[in-house]
Amino acid sequence: MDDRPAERNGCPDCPIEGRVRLSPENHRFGLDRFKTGEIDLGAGAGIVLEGAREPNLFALARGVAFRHKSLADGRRQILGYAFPGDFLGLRGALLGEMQHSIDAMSAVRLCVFDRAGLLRMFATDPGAAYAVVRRAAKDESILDENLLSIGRRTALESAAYLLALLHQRARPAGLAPEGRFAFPLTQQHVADTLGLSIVHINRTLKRLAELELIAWLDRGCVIRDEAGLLDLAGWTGLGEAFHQVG
Amino acid sequence: MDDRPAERNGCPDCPIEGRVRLSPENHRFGLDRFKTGEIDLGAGAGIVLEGAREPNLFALARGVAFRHKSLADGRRQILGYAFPGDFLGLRGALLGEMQHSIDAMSAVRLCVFDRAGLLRMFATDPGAAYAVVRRAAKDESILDENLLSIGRRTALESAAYLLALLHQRARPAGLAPEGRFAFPLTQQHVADTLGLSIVHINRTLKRLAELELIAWLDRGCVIRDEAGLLDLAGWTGLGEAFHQVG
DNA sequence: CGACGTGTTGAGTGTGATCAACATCTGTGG
DNA sequence: CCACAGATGTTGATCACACTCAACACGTCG
Repeated sequence: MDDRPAERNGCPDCPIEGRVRLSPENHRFGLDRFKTGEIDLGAGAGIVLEGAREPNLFALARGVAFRHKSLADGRRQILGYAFPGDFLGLRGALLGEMQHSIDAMSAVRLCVFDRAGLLRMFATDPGAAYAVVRRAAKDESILDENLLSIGRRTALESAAYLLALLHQRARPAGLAPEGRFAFPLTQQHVADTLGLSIVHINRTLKRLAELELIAWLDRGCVIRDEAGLLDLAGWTGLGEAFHQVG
Repeated sequence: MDDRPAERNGCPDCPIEGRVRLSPENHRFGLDRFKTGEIDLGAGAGIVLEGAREPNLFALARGVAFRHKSLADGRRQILGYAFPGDFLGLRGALLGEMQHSIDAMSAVRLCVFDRAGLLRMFATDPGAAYAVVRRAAKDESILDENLLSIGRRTALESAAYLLALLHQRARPAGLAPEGRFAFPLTQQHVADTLGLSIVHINRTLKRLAELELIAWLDRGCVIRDEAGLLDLAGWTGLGEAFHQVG
């Protein structure tokens, strides 16, 4: 397994390739062998719209995005967050239609793979396909914990869980220097993730700050005591395995 | 594509094969080529325990099961339900450890595939692997709607959503003759799925019954007006594509 | 028979929602 | 430079949806 990045088509230091181990051949040519394009978007931009026929699979190369869906009267639920190296819209590529929207939270760079490319990957590089599915399984394992949080944790426990989770995901990506989130997370985001009102979230975050577990700055959060948050939430964290390649 | 079931190793009328299109060769030999065993369990039996190292992938051949996880003090959250043809523990097989428990709700029959078999399937039958992943993606797409329900719908809307969902999943499997669920769903199940107390669920179900949308019998539910439930929940249902093969 | 699981109902409580007002800060246009 | 709108955050007052505690009815099963 030689590693001469100079020989690759492009995408040096790709965060996706850093998390998906490819076959030797694809490692040489890069995951971009299956890539059909690249997109840069500003903060707040919509990436995918609920209900759209979206045959593309995206990989988040830079920035933070979030998936969400809404009821007819506007009540919104945030389903999850994506960090560099995550895939977006795998389900859409597999099933043809997106059942949720995706928005860019910060400025983002997306790599685009079309549906045909995904099929080709399954046929020609089973190892890469397996790795992509494994990666997707990791991302989706968080959904279960979110469900537990919204359903059974109190507002305080739930907020503690979410902020600890975001910290654990942001830190390895370099997006939480000194505990400070490097992306504009608003209290509205937190409220829509936990299924609570923004007023109640404001008071809950204040309590977390009084407990010296976090601090809330303008459009951002500082994690002061992750262990304390985990303890309060009754959660063990993502675990070592989550961040390992493959 | 000949279909001579007599030539197959076993598993006639397998509900999994009915939903996953295999390559001609595997179609002939059956999905059981990758199968390592078969398990029959009674109602209420535990299938997988949270935290267990479970390298097996299961396919539910008969019956109904549910996934759940709990907080330290016993608060329980049901994450989802599995019907015949669904895969269970795909994430566990991919990642090595189960982060949730699975219990049999009725008597069930499980087909067992080990981790190695899954790997072999990726390598030797990309089409089957793609189909399995597609099938899993469909099952998991329900998680998003559950999250929206628990987070943003009122108790009445949420209960209407859940009962409509279960009906839409049970009916094609023949588990809802005349709208009557053929598996023992208790009000405790409903409460733990929606993150509500059992007392409140009891009153909510009573309201749904007064609206003539459902009726509640002993350990079971009768759907009287699915369209009314969907309308109340503000949900369009699973859609045709969900039940299609492939 | 008693124990247990399930379903039902009443009464009192509380977490979290709603309504409302205001403080900042940003960007925009006059 | 100011006026203004919009997004975000903050706080108080009131309300209600859902929780807790409690008791009881009914069935099954040992």
